[in-house]
Amino acid sequence: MPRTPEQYEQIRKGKKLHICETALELFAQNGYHATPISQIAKEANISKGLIYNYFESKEELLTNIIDNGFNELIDNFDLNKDNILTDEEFEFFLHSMFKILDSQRSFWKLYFSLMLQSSIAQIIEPKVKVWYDMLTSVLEDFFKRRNVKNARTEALTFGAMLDGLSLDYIIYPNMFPVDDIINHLLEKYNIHKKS
Amino acid sequence: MPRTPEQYEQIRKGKKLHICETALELFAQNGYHATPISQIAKEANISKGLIYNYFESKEELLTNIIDNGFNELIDNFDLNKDNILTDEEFEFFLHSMFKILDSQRSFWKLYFSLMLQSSIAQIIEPKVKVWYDMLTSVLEDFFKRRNVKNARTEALTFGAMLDGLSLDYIIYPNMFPVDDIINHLLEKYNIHKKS
Amino acid sequence: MPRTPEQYEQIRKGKKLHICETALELFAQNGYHATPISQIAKEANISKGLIYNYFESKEELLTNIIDNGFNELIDNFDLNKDNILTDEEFEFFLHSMFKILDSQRSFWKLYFSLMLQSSIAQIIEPKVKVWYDMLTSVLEDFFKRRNVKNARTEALTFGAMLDGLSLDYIIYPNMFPVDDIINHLLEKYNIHKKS
Amino acid sequence: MPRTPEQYEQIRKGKKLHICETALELFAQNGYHATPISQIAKEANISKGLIYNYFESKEELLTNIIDNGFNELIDNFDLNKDNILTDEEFEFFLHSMFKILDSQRSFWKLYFSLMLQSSIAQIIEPKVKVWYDMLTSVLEDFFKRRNVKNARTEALTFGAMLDGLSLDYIIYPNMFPVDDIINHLLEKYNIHKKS
DNA sequence: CATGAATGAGCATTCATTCAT
DNA sequence: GATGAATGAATGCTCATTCAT
Repeated sequence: MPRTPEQYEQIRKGKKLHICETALELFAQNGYHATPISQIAKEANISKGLIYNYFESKEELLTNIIDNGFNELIDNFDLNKDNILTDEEFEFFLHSMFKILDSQRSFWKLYFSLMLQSSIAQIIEPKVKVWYDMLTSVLEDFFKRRNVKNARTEALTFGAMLDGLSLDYIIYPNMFPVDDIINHLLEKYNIHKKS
Repeated sequence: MPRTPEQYEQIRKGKKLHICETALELFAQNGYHATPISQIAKEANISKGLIYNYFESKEELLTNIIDNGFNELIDNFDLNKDNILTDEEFEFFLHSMFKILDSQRSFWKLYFSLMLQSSIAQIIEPKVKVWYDMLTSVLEDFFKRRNVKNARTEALTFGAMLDGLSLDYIIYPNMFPVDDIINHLLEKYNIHKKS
Repeated sequence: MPRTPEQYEQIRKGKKLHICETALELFAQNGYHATPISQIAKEANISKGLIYNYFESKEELLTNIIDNGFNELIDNFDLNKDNILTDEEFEFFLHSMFKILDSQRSFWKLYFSLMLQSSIAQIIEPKVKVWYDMLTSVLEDFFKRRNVKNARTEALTFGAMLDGLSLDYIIYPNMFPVDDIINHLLEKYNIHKKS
Repeated sequence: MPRTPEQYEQIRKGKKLHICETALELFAQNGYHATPISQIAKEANISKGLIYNYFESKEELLTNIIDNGFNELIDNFDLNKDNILTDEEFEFFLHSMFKILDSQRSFWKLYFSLMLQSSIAQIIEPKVKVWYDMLTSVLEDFFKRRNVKNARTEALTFGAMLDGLSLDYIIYPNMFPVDDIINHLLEKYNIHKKS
C-alpha cells in the first residue's frame, strides 16, 4: 500500500528537520567551515548524498538552519504582539531571553560565530536586522515610557549588555548565576518582582 | 660574506610581524578555518613556503597572533599596576577599552570568534583566563569599595556589558556612539567626569 | 534504488585490490617514498581522492600491500602443515621458493627495500618475524635430522644463501640460471632428485 | 696572512668529505628520498646553501658517496692484485668481507637499497658492474682451480650466499655469529685454517 | 667560502558535490 | 527516496634549489 502524497511530504519534512538539527549541533560546536558534510551525514545516520536531496548546497543548509532558528525565536519570544513592554513583561522578557538561550544554545552559538565572519554575516544579515530593530525599538520605547533621559543610549547600552550576557551565558553556562543576575537587573532598573 | 646574525634576526623579526599582521586581518575578516595559507601569502606578497620558514604550522601562526594580541593588550591596558581602580581611573579605564578595541579591532574580532569554537577555544584558554580573572577581580574590588551590595554579581553584569559593548562596537563600529555611551555609563555609576 | 550492500562490498573489494596491485608495482619499481599517490591514481585510472576512500593514508596502503603479500605467501608456501621437511619436500621447497619469487617478484622487491629503511622496517617487522622464525626452525630441524653438526649455523648460512639467491634473482632475473642452481644445491646437500 | 691555494683545496676536500659522511649515514638510515638536504646540513653543522657549493644537486651528492664507497672498497679489498685467490687468501677474503661490511655498514645498506630501485639503480650500475664481474671471475677461477665441477654455478651460488650473508649482517648485525659462520664456511669448503 | 631567506613545484590529504544504480 | 563510489579542486605542508649579502 503506497503512501499518500501527504505522508511523503511528512517524511520529507521530518528528515529535513533531522538533518538541520544534526548540522546545527555540529556547526555550533566546531564551526561551519570545520564541519564536513560527511560528518553531518554520519551523525544523522544517513548517506552523504541524501543531504543533497534536501539541500542544494552546504550553504543552503546553513541558511535553512538560520531561518529555522529565527522563526523559532519569533514564535517563542512573545512580546504580546503589540511590542509594548510593561513592567511585568520586562521581567518576563528577561526570563524569556535566558530560557530561549537555553533551548537554542547551539543556534545562538552559531549565530554569534557567523556574525563575526564578514563573508558569512551577509547571508544572515536580513534576518538579524529585523530582530535587532524590533528589540531596540521595544527597549527604547520602554525606557522612554519610564522617562529615562537618553532613552536611545540607554537602549543601546542595555541591548549591548544583553548581548554580553548572552555571549557569556553561551560560552560558560555553568559559571553564570542566571537568577542572581536577573534579580540584580530588576533591582537596578527599579522593577518590582511579579512573584 | 653572509649577513651577521643580527641582520638575519632583524629580517626575521620584521617579516614575522608582517605575516602575523596580514594573517590577523584575514583571520578576523573571514575566520581562521576559512582563510587558506595561500591567501595570507598572496596578501603578504610572499610565497606560501616562506610562512613555514617562520611558523611550524597554521595553528602555530594563530597562537602567535593571539600571544601578540594579549601582550599588546597587557602593555596598553595599564591599570596603574596596583590593579586598584579609582574613580578617575574608571573613566580612563572605559576610554582605554574603546581605544584598544579600535587599535586591535581585528584581534578582538578573531578573539570572539575563536572563543565560540570549542575545538579552538582551548588553544587560547590560558591567555584568556589570566585576562578574565584580572578584569573581574579589579571590577569586583571597585564595586566593593563603592559599597555596592552584591559586588560580585555587579561585577559579572558589568563585565558582561563590557563584552556586549565590545562585540557590538567591533561588529558595527559606525553605528556605535562611543562617547555617548561612556558618558551614560559614568552617570549611571555616579562617577564625576574628570574633565 | 541503491545497490545492495553486497554489490557495494563487491565493488569495494575489486577496486581495493586493483589499487593495491597498481601501488605494489610502482612501490617496487621506484620505492615507496619516490612514488606519489598521484602516480598510483593515474596508473590505476582513478582519481587521487578515491584512494583515500579505500585507505586512510599512504602508509595504510603500504601495510595493506604487505599484509596481502605475506598472506599470499603463507597460502602458497605449503610445507605440508607439519612444518617438517622431508628430502622430497626439500626439493619441492626450493622450487616453491623460486616460483613464489616469480609470482610475487614485486612484493619481494618491495619487501627487501623496506627492510633496509629503519624508519619503515618496523611497520612490517611483525609479519617478517613470523615468517623468519618459521623458516629457520624448519631448516634447523631439517639439518638436525640429517645429522649435520652445527645445524643452527648451517641453517643460518643456508637461510642467508636463500636471501642472497632471492635478492639476486629479483634484481637480475634473466642472468640467473634457476634450474642449474637448484640442481647444484640438491647435489651439494646430497639430496636425490625425485623426478 | 691568507691561506695558500693548497690550504684552501685541503679545506674544501675536508668539508666535502664531511658532508658526504653525514649524508651517507642519513641516506642509509632513512633512505635517499626520505632524507632532506636540510637535515644533512643540520647534522653536518653547516648551512643548506653550502652543500650546493660543493655539489650540483642532491643526486650528485649521492653519486659522490657511491664513488667514495666503491673506491674505499677497492682500496681495502686487496686480493694481492693478481686477482687469484689462494686457500690462505680465501680465509682472509671472508674475514675481509665482514670487516669491510663493518667499516662500511652504512654504505652497504645504502648500496642495497639503491639497487632495489630501478630509477636509481642505473646511476650506480657502472660501478657495480666492475665490482660484480671482478668478484665472480675471481670466485669462478678459485673453484676451477679446486676442480669443482660447474665452477660457474658454484661461483654464482657462493656469490649469492655472500650477498645474503652481507644483507643479513647489515640488517641484523647483533643476531649474526660472524666467526661461527666463517668457520663453518671454511670447513664446508675444505679449507684449512691458517691460524 | 658561507649564510639563511626566499621560491615554487610537488606532495599527502580533505571535502563539497555528482551520479549511476 | 537513498546509497556510497567517484571526482577534482583546494588545502596544509615539504623540500630541492637559488641568490643577495
